[in-house]
Amino acid sequence: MAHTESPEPITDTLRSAIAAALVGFELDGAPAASEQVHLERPANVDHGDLSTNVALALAKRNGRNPRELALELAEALRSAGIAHVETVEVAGPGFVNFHLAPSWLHTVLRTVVLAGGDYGRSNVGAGRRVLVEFVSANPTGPVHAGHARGAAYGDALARLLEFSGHAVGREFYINDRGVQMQTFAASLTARAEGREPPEGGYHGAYITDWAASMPRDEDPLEWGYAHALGEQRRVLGALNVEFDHWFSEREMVDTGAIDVTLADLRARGVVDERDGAVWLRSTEFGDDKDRVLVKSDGEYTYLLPDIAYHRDKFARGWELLVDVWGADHHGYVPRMKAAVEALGHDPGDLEVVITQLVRLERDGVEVKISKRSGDLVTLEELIEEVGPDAVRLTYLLQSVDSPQTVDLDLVVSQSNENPVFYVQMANARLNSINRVAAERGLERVALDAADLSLLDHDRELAVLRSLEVLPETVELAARERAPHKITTWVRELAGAVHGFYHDCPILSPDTPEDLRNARWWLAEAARTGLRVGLDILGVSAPESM
RNA sequence: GCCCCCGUAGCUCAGCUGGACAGAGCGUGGGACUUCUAAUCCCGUGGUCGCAGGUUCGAAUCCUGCCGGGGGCGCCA
Repeated sequence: MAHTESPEPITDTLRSAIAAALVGFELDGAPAASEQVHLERPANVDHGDLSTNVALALAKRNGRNPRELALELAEALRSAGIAHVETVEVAGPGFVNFHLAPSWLHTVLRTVVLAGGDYGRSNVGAGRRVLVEFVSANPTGPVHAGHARGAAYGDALARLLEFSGHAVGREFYINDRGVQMQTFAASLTARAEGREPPEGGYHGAYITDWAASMPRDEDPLEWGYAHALGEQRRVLGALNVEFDHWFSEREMVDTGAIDVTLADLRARGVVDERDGAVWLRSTEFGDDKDRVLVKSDGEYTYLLPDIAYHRDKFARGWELLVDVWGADHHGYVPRMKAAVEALGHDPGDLEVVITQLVRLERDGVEVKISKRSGDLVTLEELIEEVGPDAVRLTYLLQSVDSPQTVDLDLVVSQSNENPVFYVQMANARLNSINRVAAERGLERVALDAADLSLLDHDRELAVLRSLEVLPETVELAARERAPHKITTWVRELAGAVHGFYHDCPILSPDTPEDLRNARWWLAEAARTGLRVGLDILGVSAPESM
């Protein structure tokens, strides 16, 4: 059994076999390609390892009894003699269930080990150039616990898309123009002079701290800007988030990009002048009202530079723009999409992911995140207390569609309520096997020399089942822009690993050598799976804890 | 008033293009370490999937309407 090429996934084999079998039935609406055959993994083990509902789906429109059709299909599949398939049964209203021999999972093990860190990598993105813009916090203060959700999400999404064959860029848009900069500077100045910040200014304690370290001869706006930006870059870096490009709004003024954009819109005939202002007729592109681009006092609104920025992104060759915005900006989506379309692009080439708000609690009491009031939980504080891995994983536990409640006491407590330790522990245990083996002078035989057929323990198979599902999980997570699905998968794999570790000793003298080798390779495959999953999330896993 | 997100176990949340008795962690009750890390594992506890209709052979999942929570609807950013 010395073959080093990766075998075809069983799901592909089965889909092809089903599609082929269906050809003989001459059914209306039958899947034209094997990819269209619906396969699922029954929750109930009695229903087999894989199952298809094609008989149910096709019965009605063909005037057939679903169970009969299923029975005939099952018979055809039985006589086809598919590798690893032990039994083909019909159950319920017309499901065709496949019970597979453990050998199918042994091929999974081989596939994982051979692929290593590339297990689950795909080219579904076909090299599409995708620019992910995220965080983009104003340069008027530190990155706080609310921004961190977008930071963890955006970076994980970028990694996920890269792993799925996209050419990805990460960008941070700096709103370094506008009234908030003036307000920020005025607040710094006030604190530096021992006064209260002005009405509507920034009252956070950090303003006082920053003002204290601001040299007298510095321009507060420029110094504050540089300081805020430096802090943001530093803290995001500590979270393992690095941007390819920090894009300055100011630079667009300097380069004339904003005026060029306005001229472009004018040339496209989508701009009006009314009441002394310049308007984008965004209602023609699905917005619910037209939007002002240049105010009657001659100043740009925030919208125009944003449009210029998106125009620039496309001009730089990005094919798909993914913007990650907080829920408080969701009302802005239609006008941005309208603007993109007004510029002659497909509005579908701008995707805006809205991350719902993070609610922070301490002792069950909400902690407000407000830069202006000053009750601020900074990202830096969180990282200092638990480290970047726990912070990232915490934010990546759930869908960004859901409002998230983060209990700071739990995150900070390093208790086993924090899943990061559960996952890292699984990794540490696997690594300890290698470490202890090395101490004892034990060596593992080559993969092709290992008898993987010895792996038939439920715990062993559970690990392999989990690994088997990674490639499709990655594909789904990428398609849905949902990195939290990787988190869920990693937690499941870690659970399987702990069970395996507990019940299937590898280095014990009671474990026969053949079994030891097979399990050892299983541990290796599991280690690989954890590494791949955690890499996508940007979470590291120490070899020991 | 209009728009977006959410409403699943005591708590925090998963649940793929609708599938076969609804899952995890925490909490709670009880067990398991002379053996590769017990930050682990096992057993038990716990749910009218907000409510009401509809589509379907089949709905937590899709559609409609309510109810509840959050966030938006500026010549602010």
